[in-house]
Amino acid sequence: MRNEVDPAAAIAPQIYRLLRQAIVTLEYLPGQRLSEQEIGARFGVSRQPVREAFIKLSEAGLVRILPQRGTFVVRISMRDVANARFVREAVEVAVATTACAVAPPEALDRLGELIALQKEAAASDDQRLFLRYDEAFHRTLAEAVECASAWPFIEDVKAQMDRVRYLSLPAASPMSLLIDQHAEIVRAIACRDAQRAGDAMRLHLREILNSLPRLARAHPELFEDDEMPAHAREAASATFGRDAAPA
Amino acid sequence: MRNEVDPAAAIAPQIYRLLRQAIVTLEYLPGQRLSEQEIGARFGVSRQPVREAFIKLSEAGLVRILPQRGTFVVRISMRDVANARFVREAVEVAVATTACAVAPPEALDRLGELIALQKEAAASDDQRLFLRYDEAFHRTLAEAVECASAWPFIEDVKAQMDRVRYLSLPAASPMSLLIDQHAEIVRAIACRDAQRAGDAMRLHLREILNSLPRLARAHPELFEDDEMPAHAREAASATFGRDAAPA
DNA sequence: ATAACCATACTACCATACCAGTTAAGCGAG
DNA sequence: CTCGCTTAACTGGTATGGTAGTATGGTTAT
Repeated sequence: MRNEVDPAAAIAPQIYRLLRQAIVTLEYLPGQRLSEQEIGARFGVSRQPVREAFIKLSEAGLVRILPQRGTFVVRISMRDVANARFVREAVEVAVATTACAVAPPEALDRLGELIALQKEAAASDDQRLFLRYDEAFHRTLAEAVECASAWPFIEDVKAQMDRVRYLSLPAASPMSLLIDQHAEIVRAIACRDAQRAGDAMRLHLREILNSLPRLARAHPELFEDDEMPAHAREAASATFGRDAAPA
Repeated sequence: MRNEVDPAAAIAPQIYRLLRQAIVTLEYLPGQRLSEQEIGARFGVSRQPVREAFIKLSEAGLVRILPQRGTFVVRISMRDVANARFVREAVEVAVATTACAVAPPEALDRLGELIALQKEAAASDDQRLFLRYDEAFHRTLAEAVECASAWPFIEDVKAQMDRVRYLSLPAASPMSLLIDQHAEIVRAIACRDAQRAGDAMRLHLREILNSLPRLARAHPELFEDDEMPAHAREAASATFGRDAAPA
């Protein structure tokens, strides 16, 4: 987060980006207090744009603003992560199935390129780059069905999941598995097989359900003391069997 | 919009609510300029909370902020409405199908009550109340699958559709049709028939595709000069036949 | 008459000042 | 020593001031 802000551009969105990145990468840990004053001083800006960034972070569910008390990074809530995942699955499965009907061939080519780039990133073990291409893949797919204006919406929802994703990076991340899943999605769309494309996307986006309980047990200090809602348990057992995610 | 703000509570969210309502009900027309100064003076508050409300409105896609120029109510974009509808259909169909697996019986009772209230509103021809209960129905359903924390997202997406909905109110609004569709959704969930519940919700949320092109032709001054994306044309023809929404 | 220019009156954005409410430490009474 | 009150040092929310950039209308030069 050493990046400086560009005073020529709008400052508030830059602060938001930087803080979001810092929270998602666990540079700022749950429970940590974020001071408007301190953040503003660090970047050489006033409290006002920092405050606007805080508001956006709170809408994304990454911080909690307590008036006259402080702004704090929230603990990871399995409930919130599961709900965000639910929404994302709903939207992206719809994107995948719709892509079978309307996606132009050029879009499939671009998706193929992104998978190739992702393989390179995996080969050189560059996890940050890997995640960047992962995000680009999903965004490109959304654009392919002319849902570009819906992407910011997905991006907001993704914030909850990204922190978990980053937390799972140091572990043996099955990057090749995710790449295979991306490839399967593209193949299904190329075949114009809506059912298969939707199923592939659904399976892909349910991976996190497998690792989430294990991560929560491994890092209890980072997690809220709550449980996954019924729909998440339902989805997990339907996808990975009744005894999903053992320790 | 004569409601005064409560100075004891946070002002910015109140301003947002009031302005959003004014835009959705077409009290503020597309193209109209919103002045921080003027809005602030009208409600007896300073420019700062008004500015924060503007930012949220711009994120909801209801206004466009042009730095150093002004903030303007955007014209209704068929593309944006269709994309918002796409996202909402995806999420709420998933909610409906999931409800079949996890919704408790009490939730179904509450949904039934809301339908009864909606019938009363329709009988007394109170369209504002009708829309209130309509929103309550969908929110309650989301809560029934423990997706309460996902509702704010749906609410943001809904803003685009609400303006169209309000525009269609003066016309012969088939309130009874919408009530029947709600009832069918509840019946399907009560039967734990996920396929049927999803289909019912899908049909319900696609009604707007039928009226949108007609409204755009009837009120060209309110609409952006754009077209529905491919996924919306696909959905309309799949649901209402190839010649959907004639003049 | 027309086109270029400049002064003016806006705008949004950022910085600063002020306010009310919360917290916590320190002091004094029991 | 312990408990309770006071008070000072925070917080976020709001109000206000300053700055740079944009539209506009009148003026001047062509």
